[in-house]
Amino acid sequence: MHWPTTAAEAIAVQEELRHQVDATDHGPAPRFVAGLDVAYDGDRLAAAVVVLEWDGLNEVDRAVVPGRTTFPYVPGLFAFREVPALLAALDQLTTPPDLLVCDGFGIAHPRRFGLASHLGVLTGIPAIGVAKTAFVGTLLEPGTARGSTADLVLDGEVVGAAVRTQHGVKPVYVSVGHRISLPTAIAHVLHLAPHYRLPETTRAADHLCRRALTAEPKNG
DNA sequence: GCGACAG
DNA sequence: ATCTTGTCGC
Repeated sequence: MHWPTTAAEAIAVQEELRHQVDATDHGPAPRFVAGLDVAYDGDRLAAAVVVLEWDGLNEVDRAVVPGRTTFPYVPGLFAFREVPALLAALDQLTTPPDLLVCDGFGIAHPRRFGLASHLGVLTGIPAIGVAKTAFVGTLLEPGTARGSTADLVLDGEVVGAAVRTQHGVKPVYVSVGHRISLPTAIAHVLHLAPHYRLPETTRAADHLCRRALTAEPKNG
């Protein structure tokens, strides 16, 4: 299938691929966990993937690829802006991750196919979506303690959870991307966020793509 | 109809 | 996403 260039084509792709999403667990806890993020400067972008070891959260691999924007930011079609560059970055890795932690949503999406689901289905790797703000659905406020959660409901269906990763901080919004269950996704996010609001995977990828972008030549 | 709307 | 200083708190 060729990469869509219009909103109508992109929506058609989502409608076709959404049925491949698997919201059940596969295997034990992952050993290598990847954080993925993209930074922008006008038309330029840098996509980064950082791989951390589950035990200790130490970095074992990283990749950054420069690129250019090929799709505008449209709520609901966010994946079409970031997926090509992120797949290219994943290809550069020496250590293949067995879990992807993405910036954005998985099935907490108007068509149940956000960025994390898209990357998960295209790679076959279990994927989780971790967003910093809500996009769709209604939710209740989780308790103030670390580990507290509240359902994120869309059309009467639980599509994710607001998760308090640290005492008193704003919650993050976790949803299933692919090949994982929501309870497991929540547990994984809490494991990956022992000190800060955001998972270490997200923080590492964010720092990397941001630094790579400002380090690149003005015309790269 | 109007506003809100992952990054 | 990005534009952006100082400031409060551990």
